[in-house]
Amino acid sequence: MTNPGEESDSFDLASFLPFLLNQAAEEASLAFQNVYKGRYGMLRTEWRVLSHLGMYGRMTAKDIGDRARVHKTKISRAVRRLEERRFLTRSPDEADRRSEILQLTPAGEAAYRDLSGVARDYDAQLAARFSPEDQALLRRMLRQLADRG
Amino acid sequence: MTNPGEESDSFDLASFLPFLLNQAAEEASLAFQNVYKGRYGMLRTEWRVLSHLGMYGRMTAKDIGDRARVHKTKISRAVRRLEERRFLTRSPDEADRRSEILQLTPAGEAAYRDLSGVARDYDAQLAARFSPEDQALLRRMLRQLADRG
DNA sequence: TATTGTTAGTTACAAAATCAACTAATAGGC
DNA sequence: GCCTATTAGTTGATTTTGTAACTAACAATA
Repeated sequence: MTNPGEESDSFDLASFLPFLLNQAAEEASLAFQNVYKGRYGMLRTEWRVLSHLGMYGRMTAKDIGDRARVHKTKISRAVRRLEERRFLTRSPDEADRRSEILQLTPAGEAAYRDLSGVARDYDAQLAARFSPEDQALLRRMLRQLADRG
Repeated sequence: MTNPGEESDSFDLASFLPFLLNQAAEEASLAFQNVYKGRYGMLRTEWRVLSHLGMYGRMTAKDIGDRARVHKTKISRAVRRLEERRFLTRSPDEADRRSEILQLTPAGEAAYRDLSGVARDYDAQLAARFSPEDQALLRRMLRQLADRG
């Protein structure tokens, strides 16, 4: 019979990277989530769409999905809600009539400016626990983990 | 009017920690998720419950929820499914009759041994991209981010 | 020992994510 | 041009999660 804590030769749940990453991600997302939820009633995917459009300018739903690695059905529904709330508009893509070009309205841009400001401060506050070198290293390692496994 | 990519003084979405952490967590969880899902039809919370019982031995639902930071309704449902599949049993807690002591069955322990072995290898593989010092630093930083904000 | 407050866990209902099927447009042969 | 395969995006059905309300047990105290 298995004796807990004994047979687990060298597997330590508390250090398991997927577990740690999830804990950290959830904790780090929480406070900022309350901001976009509280101020604009947005869900995470809506904030992602908004921030991509704000950051990179006009793009199609596919572009956003590829960049943010979000499934197209989630994008589709987030876009509809943002459109209903007048944060973005769609216009036909002349080059490919299956797609639509998405673009923030002035209201959408105002929300983006507001939220990205909060995000910048929040990020600085999160990172402030670590030395500048460690911060840079952390981001580099996370980026590498995010890139295909 | 906002000119994308220009007004965003110093906010870089691609370096935003909550975003990066989420991407890394999702990517890092994916392959292992396929294992417990494929082999045992488990959901993430079920794997978490199983791994906590396997790692730390008999505990109550509350104990698991506290350690894993998972809401009690999720734990409750995960426990029920694990019980239905005969991976764990409940027995009354003599000291507090509101609680039940959860414990893996031999089948549950076998699944835990199997999965924790895979997890150990998988973790090593994930971490292998970094030097031992960087690995240790990464885990330390993640643990700190996970600990209350 | 009543009374009030708290806690462990479950359940019901609402919100959201996932998956499959679908439409409309494009792309690549042939 | 015509046929088939692929792609962008939407919709509906199913599954999973989240929120609130609930039961039963415990704890503190007057």
